[in-house]
Amino acid sequence: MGRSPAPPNRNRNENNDEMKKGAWTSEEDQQLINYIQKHGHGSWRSLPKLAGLKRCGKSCRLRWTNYLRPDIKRGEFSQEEENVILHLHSIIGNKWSTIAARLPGRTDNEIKNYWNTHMKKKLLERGIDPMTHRPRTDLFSCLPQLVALANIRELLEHNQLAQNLQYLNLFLQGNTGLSTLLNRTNSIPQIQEENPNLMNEFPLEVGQESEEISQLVLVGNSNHVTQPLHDDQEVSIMNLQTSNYDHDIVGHGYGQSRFTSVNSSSSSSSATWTPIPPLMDTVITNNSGALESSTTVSYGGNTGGDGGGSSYEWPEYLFEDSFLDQNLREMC
DNA sequence: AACGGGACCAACCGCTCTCAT
DNA sequence: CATGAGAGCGGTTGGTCCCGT
Repeated sequence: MGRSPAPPNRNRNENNDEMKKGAWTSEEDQQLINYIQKHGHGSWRSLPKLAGLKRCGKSCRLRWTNYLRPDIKRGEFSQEEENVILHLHSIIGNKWSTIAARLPGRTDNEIKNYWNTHMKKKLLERGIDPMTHRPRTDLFSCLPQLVALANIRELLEHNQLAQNLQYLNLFLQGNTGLSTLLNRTNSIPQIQEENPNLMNEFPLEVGQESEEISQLVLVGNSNHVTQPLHDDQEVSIMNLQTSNYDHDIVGHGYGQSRFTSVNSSSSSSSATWTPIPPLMDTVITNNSGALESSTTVSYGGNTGGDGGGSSYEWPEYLFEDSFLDQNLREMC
């Protein structure tokens, strides 16, 4: 028993000049299929010679396992398969073969390709880091929000408008997106009437230094606040893409969090932020009823629209308070 | 119709792992 | 235990197709 003697150089194929590369022809495929059906693949190294193929054993193995195997499943990935990939990837990362083992008929190569070309892109569009499965925290992804905050702060410094400060609080509290802020036209008294606890939760007083704006510490997300801004109130936003998104957040995990403000004489700006919103329209809703254990994120355009949108189910933990809280703290 | 750029995916490359000697 | 062959894995490449201009 034991292995056969090694070839002269394992890293160099002795028949390199005759070895064929590139796409497989249907004749080669048939040759490989016929041989394996008759004899099994046995030693991949010796298979090409025995099968009369001018390919290396490795190439034959890949061709068989990724394409010719009879149990290969072809076609679009189902929603369920996507969920499995997403879930497993969030746990084990780029272990494609392990993920493939949980998806009968799918190969590691196919899953890897699907991840890199479809799912990775979807996650990035959702503002989620595909490697960590957490909201992106890199500077680039935060840039629109940072610019917006800087502009708002500058406005407040120039005008010293207490109202604007309150609106900023509302905006941050609501995590509803800049476009919502821009569209508000109601008055502060009305906002206070509809949100009686607001002033208790936001101890900022009229006339306080704008520095405190940068000292806001986010504890979590909050209720969706939809009070519009006065028509004559204008906030400079500098062509932000963020004006395209509005979060409509419904359901568990949201609605109980709040902001607190921290009084500090520190000169360093430490404004913190909500989970980074996606760079395109996003609607987050719960699937009521049948899918209580999962949360669906619909994306890609208007709901009920042109079919360009699709639905996506995300790991439940992405929407749990503990998860959100942890990520928010990491952003601080 | 021609062209360019992006998306997709099969295949390759190089490294690591497993296991027999 | 050390060595090395064979197999497996994950990252990358390159060819093809599609779509917009």
